[in-house]
Amino acid sequence: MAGAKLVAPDEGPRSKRGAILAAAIEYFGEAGYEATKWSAVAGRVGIGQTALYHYFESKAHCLLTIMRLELQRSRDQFVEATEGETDPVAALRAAVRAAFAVSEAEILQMRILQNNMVLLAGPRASQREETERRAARELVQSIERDWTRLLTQGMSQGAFPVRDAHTLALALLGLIISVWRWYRPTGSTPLAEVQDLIEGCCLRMVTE
Amino acid sequence: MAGAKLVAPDEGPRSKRGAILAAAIEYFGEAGYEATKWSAVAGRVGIGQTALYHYFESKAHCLLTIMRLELQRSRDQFVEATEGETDPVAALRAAVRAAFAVSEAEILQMRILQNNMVLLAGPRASQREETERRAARELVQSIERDWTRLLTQGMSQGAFPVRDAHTLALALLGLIISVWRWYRPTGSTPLAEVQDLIEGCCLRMVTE
DNA sequence: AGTCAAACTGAACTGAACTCAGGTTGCTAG
DNA sequence: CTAGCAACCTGAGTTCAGTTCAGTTTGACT
Repeated sequence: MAGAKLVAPDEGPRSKRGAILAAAIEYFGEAGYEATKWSAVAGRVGIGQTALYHYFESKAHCLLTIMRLELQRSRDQFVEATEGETDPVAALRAAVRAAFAVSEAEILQMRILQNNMVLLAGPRASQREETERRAARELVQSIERDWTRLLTQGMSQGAFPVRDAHTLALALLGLIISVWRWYRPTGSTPLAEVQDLIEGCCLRMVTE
Repeated sequence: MAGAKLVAPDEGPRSKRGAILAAAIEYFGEAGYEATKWSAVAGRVGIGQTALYHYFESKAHCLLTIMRLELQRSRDQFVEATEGETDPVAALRAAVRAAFAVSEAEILQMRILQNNMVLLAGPRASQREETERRAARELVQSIERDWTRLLTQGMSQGAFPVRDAHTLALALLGLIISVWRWYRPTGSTPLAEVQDLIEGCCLRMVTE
């Protein structure tokens, strides 16, 4: 009874699921999904390659799980940042800032998400993969709906000029997410600066 | 001696290189690079799998070639659209419009490019792959420079407020390119409409 | 009608993802 | 304490897409 698990819903005490996810995020994020050998993840965790299959049905299943987790976090953060915010401009600002309030590991996860979005398109052969894929797809759609709603409300309140809210939402999301393709913590532009620039861009795109 | 080859520089008369590229673009674009079997491309062209290796060193080599060709076309179109344009606002408009003046096959190529950009990051093992990768990488950088220059000129002429031109260029490119992730010719929003919306966004991002 | 390079092929190889048939570990109940 | 059992793990073997090999066919041009 009791004690909420921070890591995951149904993990035994000696489960290495979290460690595998962490290692996979590092490898998939740094080297890319295709470029990293599944066995390298096992090596990093300190188990044999076949032990991975105790936790994930396949390499793709692990990737899809990482993507779904990041989408979930991303959406929760949006909701938390914007809920109770009645002023559309303030809500938009908060949403953009929330999108950039990320840890280093989450930057990697956003990159992984970005680079492997194509996986969400086609159906998967195995059951558990397909379940994760569906969940991820629905999260994507609900995130798109969240942003669209934010815009629609602003437009109907007269805070934003009326435009195609859905397409504009996709544009905003595309702009924000595109940052994770090139941004590196070691790069010359600090994230705070990027955030300010993007935030300004988003506001000018929507208002004006 | 005569007759400029439209397809490629050094192709024999019975070469199937063009047909392979066309088939690969279709498959990689529709189903995704990983999801398409290299042998399926051979099947479509009507040759055995091993014949592919007469034209490309590997599946990845073919992909990199497709990406490089698209980057080349994309850059050429930018240059052609903006050269001689002295007004920065008009130049920006022309650049965005050029980015959306694409055929159906080119839409697929943009999608392929977008979905496999990660391949350009790490070095390739084989010689010819690495050559294509380098060429593609340099095209990416020169496209980024082109956009940055467009912005810098506009800023120094006072047509655009002064901002970090390079980061802003990356943002513009990210916004424009992100369209190819979700846009489908069969979708509900016609490309012309998307173009207008994105063009407006780009202008508001940069001017104002 | 012979030559040569371009174009092609079937059979074999490779390596990373994955399966199988069990073995080990450590918590829990009796 | 020890028996049971579920979670956890492993080495050996399988699969399959991509690739290499060792040649064979094709056709343009002498």
